[in-house]
Amino acid sequence: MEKEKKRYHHGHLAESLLDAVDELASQFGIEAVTLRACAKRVGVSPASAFRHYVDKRALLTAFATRALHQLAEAMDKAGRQAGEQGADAFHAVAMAYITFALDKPAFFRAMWREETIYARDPDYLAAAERLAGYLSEGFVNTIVDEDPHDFSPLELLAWSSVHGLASLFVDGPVARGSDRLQKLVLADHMLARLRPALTA
Amino acid sequence: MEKEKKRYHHGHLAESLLDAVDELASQFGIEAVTLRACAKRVGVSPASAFRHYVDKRALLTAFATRALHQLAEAMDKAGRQAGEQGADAFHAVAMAYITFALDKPAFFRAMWREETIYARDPDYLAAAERLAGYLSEGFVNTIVDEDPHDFSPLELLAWSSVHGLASLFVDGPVARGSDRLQKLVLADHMLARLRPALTA
DNA sequence: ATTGCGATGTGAACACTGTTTACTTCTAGT
DNA sequence: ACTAGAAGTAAACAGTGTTCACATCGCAAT
Repeated sequence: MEKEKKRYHHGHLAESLLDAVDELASQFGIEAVTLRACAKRVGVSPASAFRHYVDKRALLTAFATRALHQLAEAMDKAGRQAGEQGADAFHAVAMAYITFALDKPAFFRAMWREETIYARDPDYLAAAERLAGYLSEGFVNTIVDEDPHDFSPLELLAWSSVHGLASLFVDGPVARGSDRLQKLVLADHMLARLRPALTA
Repeated sequence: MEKEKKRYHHGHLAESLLDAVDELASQFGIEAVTLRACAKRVGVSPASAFRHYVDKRALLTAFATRALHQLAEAMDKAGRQAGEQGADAFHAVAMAYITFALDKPAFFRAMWREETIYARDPDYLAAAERLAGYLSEGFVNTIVDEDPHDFSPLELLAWSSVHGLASLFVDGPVARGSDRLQKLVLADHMLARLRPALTA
């Protein structure tokens, strides 16, 4: 709520640019996120962005990383909540994953576009691994935790089906006519079918 | 092998442009596919593309559709082959899906980028549905085939896990260091874990 | 307080993109 | 042989990411 006077130095430009990407992506999709539009939104010249990000791609990488952490946060919360209530933790985490994809499709897309981000960026990689961790958390009892880079077939099945459904909802021909709730119900049913495979 | 003299009218420009997209995407990724580069590769002026496609997006849609059909072809072949040999049809079809994604990552990406194609295009939609058909073909006995627009939870589980793994391979942090064969083995193991859920 | 320096923001330019326009060239059907 | 229209072109336009010389500021050392 602070009324910021326009001063020559912005102060938090790096962060503010991420916010701009956030807003533009939410409203108009990732494809509409342009460096110049972000700069204008922040009230700054286009060139200034390059003082904080070497590239447009670097900016998008930072944004993807941030989105990964938001998703991880949601999954963590859902997992803990389920744990406290004695509910199915994996189910909760998976639903959080899918819900995020449905509510923030542009973010979900941005996270996984290797060609538009620097996928080798350490921060990005760390965030992605954190994510994978939360997903396998659901059946941590049945699985021996190995090298986090190595996914067991069961972990892979869990992540793949959840990620796959989210992807098909966001960028595929599945349930295109259905609304949010219907899709969530569909997800719930799919997870129910997955369950026996996870506990076998 | 025909030595084509340069004539004013190209003759098969629409198709040739698709070939150009194919080559550019294969070599440099989807992000590098530019209308002008395609035109130059075909030996034609940039503007000529607009006689055949209303948009760059329309061109990419046509390309995505073509890629979908290529994948469908591979799946069909794999499925029939497995059927003849009494092998597991679903496994064969699923492996074909994943193999395609591994071998033609740029194509796989192009197929599912709703923001860069016209996802409502009837040809595109038809191709996508054909695909879904082949995937559920594997356990067609256990499932009552309903409205093709409606996916049963079991079909969804099947497609999601296969599509999800392919996506994670292509655009995710899974098995990044591994080579093609290792990934295929990983896929095989995952499918083995999925099996009980499909036959339950 | 003044200075000066490094960090941060700017304006103008560059090459490149998709797209439109008025125009040319050729093909196909009479 | 003629011609309507399909197919290709050159030149221009606005918009993109990016660079570079320059302007402005915050801050630490004097």
